[in-house]
Formats: sequence, C-alpha cells, structure tokens
Amino acid sequence: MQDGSNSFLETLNEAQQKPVLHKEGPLIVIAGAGAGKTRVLTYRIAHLMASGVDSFSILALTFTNKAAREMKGRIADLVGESEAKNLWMGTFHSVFARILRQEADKLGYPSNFTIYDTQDSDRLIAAIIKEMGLDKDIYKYKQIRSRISAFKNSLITVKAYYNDYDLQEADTMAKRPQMGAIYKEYVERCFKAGAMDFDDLLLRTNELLNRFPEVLAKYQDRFRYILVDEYQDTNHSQYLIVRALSDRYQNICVVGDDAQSIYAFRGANINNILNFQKDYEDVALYRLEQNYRSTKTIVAAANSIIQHNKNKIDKVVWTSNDTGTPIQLNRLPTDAEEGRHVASSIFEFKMQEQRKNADFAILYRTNAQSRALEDALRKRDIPYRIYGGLSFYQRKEIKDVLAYLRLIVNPKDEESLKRVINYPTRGIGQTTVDKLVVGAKQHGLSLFETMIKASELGLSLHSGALTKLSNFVTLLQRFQIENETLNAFEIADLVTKKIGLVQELKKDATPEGIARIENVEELLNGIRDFTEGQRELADATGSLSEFLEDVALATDLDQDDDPSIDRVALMTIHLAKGLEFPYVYIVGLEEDLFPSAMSLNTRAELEEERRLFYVALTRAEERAFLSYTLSRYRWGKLIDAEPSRFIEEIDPQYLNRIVPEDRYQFKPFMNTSIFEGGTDTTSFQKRKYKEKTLTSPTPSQLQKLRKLEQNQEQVVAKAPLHLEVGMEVEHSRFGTGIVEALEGAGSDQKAAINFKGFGIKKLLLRFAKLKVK
DNA sequence: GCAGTACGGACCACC
DNA sequence: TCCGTACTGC
Repeated sequence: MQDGSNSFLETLNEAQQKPVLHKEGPLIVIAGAGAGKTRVLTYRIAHLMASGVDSFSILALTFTNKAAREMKGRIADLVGESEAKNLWMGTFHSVFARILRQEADKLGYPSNFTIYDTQDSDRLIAAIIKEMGLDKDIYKYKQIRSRISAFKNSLITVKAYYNDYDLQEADTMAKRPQMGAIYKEYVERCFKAGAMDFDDLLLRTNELLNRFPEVLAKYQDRFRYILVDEYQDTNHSQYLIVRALSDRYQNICVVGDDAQSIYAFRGANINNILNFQKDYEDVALYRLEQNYRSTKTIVAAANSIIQHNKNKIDKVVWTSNDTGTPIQLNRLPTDAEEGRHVASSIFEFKMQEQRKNADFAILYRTNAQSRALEDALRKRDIPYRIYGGLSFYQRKEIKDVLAYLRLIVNPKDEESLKRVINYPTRGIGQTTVDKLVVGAKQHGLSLFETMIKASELGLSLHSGALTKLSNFVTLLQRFQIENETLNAFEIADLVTKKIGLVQELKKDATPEGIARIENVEELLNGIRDFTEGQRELADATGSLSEFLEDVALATDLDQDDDPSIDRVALMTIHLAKGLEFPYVYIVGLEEDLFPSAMSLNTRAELEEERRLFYVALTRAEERAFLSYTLSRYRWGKLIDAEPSRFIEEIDPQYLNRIVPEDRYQFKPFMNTSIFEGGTDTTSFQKRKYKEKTLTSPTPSQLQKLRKLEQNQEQVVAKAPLHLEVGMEVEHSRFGTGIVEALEGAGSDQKAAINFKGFGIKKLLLRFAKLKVK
C-alpha cells in the first residue's frame, strides 16, 4: 500500500477497530458468533500491510483453504493484488506441508512425500495388524488409528510412548499390549513409504522446529506477524508450532470463540484459548460482542442455550438487528416426514418471500441423516448440494486414478501401490503381494524397490508372476519418465488411457457404473482446470505433485463446483462453522443423535455438543427452524426417538412450538393429498404405523390447506412472464431492475436482474413476482 | 487368481 | 440400509 491511508477502517465499529489497529505484541480477540471475526482478521492484515509490514512476513492460519482464499481476495481488494499474493495463508496442514516439502531432506523425507489420508492410514494399520498376526476384533484398526492420532497430536512419539509407563499400562489394561509395536511399525512404514499422515504434517513440523534451531530461526524471522483464526479449535501440536514461531517477535494474534469450540474429538484443546493470556506476556484482550448476523430472537435464544455450559469465558453477545420471528419447532413422525416437512417449508418460503435456494441451509449432526432430506428435496425439485460426507475424491474410482498419480510422483507410496498393483486386474494376486511385503521387510526396501529387484531377491515367485511384476514396473517407470515433461492433466489423461480404466468400468453397465465413468471424466476435467488455473500463478507449474497436494489437503468445503448454481446447502453442523444463511433448518434434535449417544458420558463432552448446537443456531441470519422426529431409521431399523434435551434449554419465549396435534393431523394429509399423490409405496409403508393416530383435519386446517393448495396451483400454473434482456421490471421487494440475462426455458427459466441497490439477483420466473414496466 | 455371495459392522464430527 | 471383508467354488 503506497499512501498508508486507512479509509477502510471507517467501515468497522469501535470494538473491531481496536484489534485491527493494535500494533506490536500478542493479542487475543474473543469474538461472539457473527461479530465480524473474519472481518477483523482481514482488516488487520490489510492494515499491517498498509502500515508498511512486508506482506511476505505475515502468516495467517485459517480453518479452511476456502476461507483463506476468500480472505486473500478481500485483502487484495483493500491493498492490491500484487501484495496480497505474497501472504502465507491457509490451513495449518497446507501451510506446513509446504514448509515441510522445502525442508524435507532434513527429516530424511523426500520433498515429494505423499500425504496419507485417513483411509490410507486405516488400510496400513489393518495390514500391520494382520501381518503381526493379531486379533482384529481386539485390535480394531479405527481405534488404533485414533489412538495413534491422539499420540501424535500430543507429540508423543514412539520413543516417548515407550518411556511412558502409564500409557503402556493403559494399553495393557485395554488388552492391547501390542499397541506400541503397532505404533512403531506404522511410523516406520509411513517413513519408508515417504508418506506423512495428517497428524505428521503437524508433528513433523514440530520436529523440524525443535531439532533444527537454524530452521526455527529462519521461520521466526520470516513470519514476524502470525494470525490464527478459530484458535479455540487448535490442538496441542498446532499450539506448539504457533508458540515456537511467535516466540521471537511475539506478534501473535489469535481470534476465536470458546463457545464455538467443537473439535475436541480431533485433539482440539479449549485450554489453548482459555490460557492464552498466561502463555504470553502483556497480552491485549479484545472482545467483539455485537452480532451483525442474526435477529435479536436468534441471538437471545443462542445465549440462553450456551448459559447451560459451566466451562466458558463470560461474554454477552448482543445485536441491534430486528427482533425477527420466533424459532419454529416442529415434531414429525419419522425422518422421511421430517425431510418432507423441510422441503415443503423451503418451497413455501421460496415463493412467499422470494428467496433463492442458496438462502437455505439444512444442518444435521451426522452425515447419515442427509439421505431422507435428499429424497424429499429431489421430489420437490429443489436443487441442493451436499457438503462433506463421502467426498468426490474419496470415491473408489477416483482414489484408484489418484493412486496411480501418487505412485508416479512417489514410487515408494506403499498404500497406493497396493491399491493399483492388481487393478485393473493384471494377474498379480494377494499371494504375490504378501511375498513382496515380506521381501520388502527382510531387505529393508520399499515395496516398489522390492518389485524392481523381485527376480534377484529370491522371493519364491513363479516366472509368470515375475513377468507380470516386471511389466507393471515398466509401465510405472514409463509414466514417471513422461511425467517429467507433461503437466498434470496430460499425465492423468495418459494414465487412464493406458491402464484401460474406462474399459474396465464399462463392464458394469448399471447406472452406478456409468456414474463412475462420469466421475473419472469429471476428475480429468478437474485436473485440466487446475492445470490451466495454475498457469496464471507465478510460483506454480501445474505439475502433478501440486495437484495431488491440493487434493490431499482440500477441506470438505473446498470442493470446487459451480457456485453460480443456486442450491440449498446440506451439511453437518461441524462443516457449517463460520458460515451463515438467511434460513437455517436444524434437524434431528433427538436424544442419542443430538446430543450424540457417545457424548453422554462426561460433562465435557455434553458441553461440546451444546456448543455445537450453539454453532448451529447462530448460523441463521433471519429464521431458524428446529425439528425432531418420533422415530427414525438408523442401522436400517426404525428406532424410537425422544426430543433432545437441548430443546428444553432454549428460553421458551423465543420458541414457537407447532402444536403437535396440529402436526399429526395436518401434515400427513397434506403430504398425500397435495404434494405427492400418495403413490410412493415405500414412504407409505413407513407411514402406515401412525395412521391410527390420524383424525380428520379441523375446519381451520382445511381452510389453511386450501389456501396453500390454491397458492401453489396458481404459482405453478402461472405462465412465466415473457422477458427479454434489457427490459425494465419491477419487483415487490427489490424495486426496479434491468434484465441482464436469461437462462433455461419454460417453468425453469431464470433471469438475472440488476436491481438498484440490491445488485444482480437471479430469479426463477415461475416464482418471481415481477411486473414489466 | 478370481468372481460371486454371505455376513457383520457402521453412524459422530474432520484436516 | 449400505459397505467392505471373508469365504467358497471354479
């Protein structure tokens, strides 16, 4: 920034300005939900740059890569793109992966190390348990993995484990005396494979900074200003990295909200934020308590919930926004009905209040709940997008292609090799692989090296098997050579063609099989976009390893897809942290689901669930809807459900309970008679049990129903307005605007209209109450 | 070595 | 309900 002017500060309130203007030394910002936390971070960075701080010396750690990108974009708007480019900004994992690649040799790692995802770790641990001849019912790989993860996040190395009698004793008591041996083998195998798991990215960073003072000094000097978002969700390993890096200049700014700490399960330590003032000297504390996001009702209701927690920093979140409408609480017979209810509600609000799909979010506790909601939305033709769950990159066919690509970049990657060695089938079966694994162990080689030397090592393999292995090695080596000159897309394209993946997938002509082929094509398109996108960046080459790193560290919110498509958002509450929507539906408020059955053992766990509920509710800007069911499909069975205790914890003055009796009579009737015609046999069967309780609608309900019916017929039947680009139109809410673009046809036709004061709005003409002027 | 099928566990959240 | 793994027969 040239002139150092700070005119942009005027858009901040006083409380927000203070941390932005704070000069040197440690500061903590405790920010209530919706109080402009991200804004403060963004402006603080912009202000630092405007006051002459070199953009290269600022490190900002965010919760998702998407958040980092958006923040960078906003900073670029404030102080200029060329400078914003130099900022180090991203998640802990992606920032330190980048640093680890630069310093890998010091740790004995190749710079092109692979990043193992959870699935890779699981497979490796399962293989180790099997190789060690342990009982897999006692040594459950998922439990082992999460224990190893906990060790790593607390910086308990294998050596430290063996020095800690208590830890070993605990594992012996849990009937798992071989825990340490598995841990040791796992760490060694990852190292030999040139692979780091997610926790390693933090653990090895700590190792790097601890073992090499000159490296620590280098990065301390480089990152003179460190900012950490969502500090309440940092784990011990992350905490130590931040401490080490900020130790010299003490220019550390952490931002967070203890009330939104929801990641204890992955090692997040709420004490990091609670103790910050003890960790540094002369800490400045700033509080942001004014909420700009939500209505008074939502803010007050959320406050009333969090009051039930004992362990918290006291703060009073308030807002000068409108009172808004009460939070609606609905009770539904089943999860399918809940889905229908949510879909109907969205449908109604869309037409009554001129809302687009993207104004709505449905939040749930577990990914498994999405199915019933999806079904209902599909039936209503409401476009939606699911975030998280089984992401695109975790699908089998995608992971298969990625395994080849990973193997090209890092041939030592054991998990990838095992994955593709016989896929598509090339006659290298389990027996051969087992022999290779044994051979690799005996000779201290990687699996790939063992394969190359298979004939010399005397692994008692038949000549047929040796030939097949040698062919496979030749294929991979050829890919490696090609990779030196080709970009990510070209190599990926070559690989999928040469291995005959599409032919393989074509064998399955079912819709799922066809979808898999499409997914592979989509992956290739994605790689092409990536390659082209990277070309514009100075320090990137569009290489395969860059692509793979992006994929490995992408968060569930990062998945790119067309943001211009207007869709309802479906996601877990965890993923929704940091986001906001005008209308928020929180579903499945039932005991054992939310709060989760597994969190009922300790107060701490229950309080975390409560914070999760707090996070969910505070996502809503204008309206929030809660619902619970009386029975729900879980584990393929219909399970009785009880309302969540959290419902009772909301101050009733903010709650509008839809009278249960009303719901019972009104809802099923509405579903069968108007919306679906009652032809859906599966849902009919699910509904059957409760028909006993049905009675006829009361006259007032019938009236309501008819009104609804009329509304809908009117709207659906109404011929869409004939519009052309350039026309001036009038809208009941947005006023006058000019039609900028039209897309789609018939009842799906949409218009992009530029409204004075509101900007461009995309409206579905079927619903939009427009008049041509 | 491979394809088909039976079976049992998953569903708590994620980088 | 759906998925991954184990088992069976060729």
